Parts: sequence; structure tokens; C-alpha cells
Amino acid sequence: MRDSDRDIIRNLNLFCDMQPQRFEALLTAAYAQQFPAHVDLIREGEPADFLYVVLEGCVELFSASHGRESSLAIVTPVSTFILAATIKDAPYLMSARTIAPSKLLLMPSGNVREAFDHDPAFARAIVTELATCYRGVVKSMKNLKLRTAIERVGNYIVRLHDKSGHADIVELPFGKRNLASILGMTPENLSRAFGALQSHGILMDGARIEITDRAALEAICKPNPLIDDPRS
Amino acid sequence: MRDSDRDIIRNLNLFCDMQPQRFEALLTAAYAQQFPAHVDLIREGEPADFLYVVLEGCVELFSASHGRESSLAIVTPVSTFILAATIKDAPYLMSARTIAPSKLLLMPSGNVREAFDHDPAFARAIVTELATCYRGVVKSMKNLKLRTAIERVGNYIVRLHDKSGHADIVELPFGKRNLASILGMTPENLSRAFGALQSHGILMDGARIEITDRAALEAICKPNPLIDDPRS
DNA sequence: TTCATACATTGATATTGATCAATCGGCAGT
DNA sequence: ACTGCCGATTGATCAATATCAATGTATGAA
Repeated sequence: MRDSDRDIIRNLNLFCDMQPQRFEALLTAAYAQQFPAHVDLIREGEPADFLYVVLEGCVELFSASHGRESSLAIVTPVSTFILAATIKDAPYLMSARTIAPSKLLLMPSGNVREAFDHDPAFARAIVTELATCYRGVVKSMKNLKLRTAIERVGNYIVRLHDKSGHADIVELPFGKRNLASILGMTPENLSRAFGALQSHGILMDGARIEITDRAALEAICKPNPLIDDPRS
Repeated sequence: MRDSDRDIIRNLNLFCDMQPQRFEALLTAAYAQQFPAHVDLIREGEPADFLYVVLEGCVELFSASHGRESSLAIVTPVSTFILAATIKDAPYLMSARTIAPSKLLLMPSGNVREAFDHDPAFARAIVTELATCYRGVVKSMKNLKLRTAIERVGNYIVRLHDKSGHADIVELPFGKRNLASILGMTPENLSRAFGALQSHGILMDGARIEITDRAALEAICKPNPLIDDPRS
């Protein structure tokens, strides 16, 4: 593993307070690997052998049941995924695949649990991370149950706008097909939602979105910090 | 607090491995209180002053935004709620109200965090509890995104049937209005779903449901352990 | 008991979102 | 450049769910 990767991982909230030798031991047991796009990484139901860290690229977490399929989250650098299954030593509840060429770090679950048991700072960090993940899913749930499709799309754009530091033009970080699934709708309806929002402060151009009237956009999609704010 | 309550709390997964004096200290700072039905307990957005334990009764966790409202969970004895907000010292993401007369234990969040920092066994238990909660919400999410309304209702009945130890007749543990909201539909559509399922192995009689043909019920609602099994 | 109230049910209708089908457009490989 | 393919778009239609309205039913208070 390259030193630059090492430093990036070391600076993640999850690892930054670990005892140095514990961290080294964990890294030694782990290995980084490069994957092409559209590769299946894990399948729901399988035992949680590894904790994953996305170093570069993009990973989709999804689930399928009886012919239907839906994305539950998209993980971008630098974050971990399937921490809960690793901690509980339980089967994965979601499948994962790359949606772009990606560099991932795989940490054997047993080593993670061992570090958890012997390093209080790491234990603390894991609890905070888990609580954050939990609150993230609760927010997704509220997004789905309390909003219409157009409101979900509008609020997604508002968040992009915020993340960009209120740039005039923002770009979708992945394909519309994936975005539609995350937002709980079909690609066709996502297209129509983008179309409808063009009379409410945005201008679409492929994957590029110009925000022409933020106030109008907010008026139609009614953002709510207890759903949208990633910090709260 | 009554000794019987004390023992019940002590035997919860969350508290059973705590150091005795830590547990006593936590209990001393906490207080039990009786509430009537339909009382608001907390409102989303407020600071998480307490961790709650439901000793008796029934509590609904819900969220409202711009005129719409939806239940996210119903907590029955004996379990805790809003652990994540307590741990992160962050605002509640959900509101809570009693739906039946309830006895609750309120533990000041500061004391919980302090116990967490000084009692490794308690820390371990909290992580496991949080991971379980996280996986619970993920399952709810899959339930919502991958299933139709009728399938959600059918699987809810299947789970009730399992919990009862396959009794011929099971009873809804709370009102249909609340159930409809949990399952992401209107009360009218829940009624119609129950009606439709009567040709697929059940017989409704108010809050009582007779399971006449479990195989037929499963055929229509296609249970999936990675969504329905509370242990996985 | 009676009344008032909230909940549940049922039917009619409206709305939302999904599906189906056709077309367009960009991008990779040859 | 040409070709083939995949993703996005658009329109037409269908299915699922919500809403509205009316009625029925159980429950608790006076």
C-alpha cells in the first residue's frame, strides 16, 4: 500500500485516534485492491468477512428480492461500508458493486473486532460512526416517507448546491439510473422530475445542472435540516 | 423505583454486563415515570437530554414535515429508544408519543455517555445495540422499497404468526391507524390490503387475525429472512 | 342507557408513479 | 468514420396508492 493511502486512512474519523501499533497491525492484515467498474463485491446474506474502505471510485450498496432491486446508498471516497455487519459478525444485509473503477481497502472483520475490544479510542470512534450511519438511514427513511418524488429530487439538488459551496453549476456525481434508484423512483420519472423542476429554478444539461433561482427551488422542495443536513 | 423494574432493566442486553456500581449510579440518576396515552414525549430537533427505556405500554416514534406525518417505529417493552442521539449528543431526529398508558425510565444522556466512557462492557453492549438498530432500519428500508403494500401487510402478519409460536389466531398489538403509518400506507389501503389477503390464507375479525393457510399467505407475500428475520 | 367521539370500512374518484414503447444521442470498439 | 450498444428522454397507457365522502361500529363518559 502506498504511504499516501495510509495517511488518508489514518486521518479518517474512524481511525485517527487509534493507538499507533494497533493501527499498524490492522493495516498489515488488510489489503488494498483495484477493481474495474461494475464488479460485484459482496452479496447480501453472505458472512461479513471484511470491512471495506472506499479509497477511490464509487460503490453502490443495493438489495434485491424476488425480481425487484433497489439502491440503498452510494459510497464515495473516503468512507467505510458495512460496519454494522462486521461488528455484529452477522450476514450482510446489502449487496455491493462498483459503479466506477475503484480502489478499495479490505480489512478482515476479525481483526477489526479485535482492535475494537482492545483499543478504547477505536471503540469510541466506531460507536460514533455507527450512530452517524444509523441517523443517516433514518434520514433516508424520512426522505422517502414524507416527500413526493419531485421534492426528493429537488432536495437532492439543493444538497449538491450546498456541497459545491453554492456554485452556479453543479454536476451529478454518478449516472441518473443510479440516482433514480437511490431516490426511490424509476429513471423515467427522474427525467420527468428534472423536467418539472426546470420551471422552479434549475436548468438541466445532461449531467450538469445550473441553479438559476435557489429560492424558487427551495420553495418547491421545502428542505428540512432534520432530513437533509448531513451534520445534524 | 420498584425492585422488579430494576431487575428487568438490569437484564436488558444493554445493561446486563455493566459493572454493578456503574449500573447503580446510572439508575440513581434516572427516574421512572408513568404517562397516560397520547402524550407527547419528545419533539424532533430538540437536544437529546434523555435516553428512554419503555418498561410498560407502547411508544410511537414518528416524524412530521410540512404537514405530512409518518411513524418510523413503535417501541414496546422492554427496549430503549433514541440511543443514537444520546450517544452523539445530537438533536432527536424523531418525535415520540405514547400510544397507550406507559411506564418509562428516563436516563440523563450525560450519565449514559459517562458510563459509556468508563465501562468497557457497557461500551460493547451499546455498539451491539446500535448495530442492531441500524440493521433494523435498513430492513425497514428494504421492506418499503422492494415490496408492494399488500406484501408488506402480508409479511407483517407472517411475523406476528412466528412471534406467537404459530398460534391459529394472532392479535394486532396496536391500532390499525398506527400500523398503516408504520407500513407506509393510508388506513384505507391497509383495510383493503387485509380484505385482499382474505383470499390468501387469513381471516380478519377486528384486531384478530386467523391464519387459515400459512403456505398460501407466504406464496403471496414472499417472506425474506434478510428483511423479516429480527435475529439476522 | 345515550351520546359523542374516534376509529374502521367501503365505494368513488383523483393523483402519483410505474410500465411499455419508441426514439434519440453519446461513446467505445472496430 | 461506421456501427452497435447503453443510457436518457418522451409520450401513451396502466397500475398502485391516496384522497374524499359516506357510513358503520366500538368505546368511554355522563
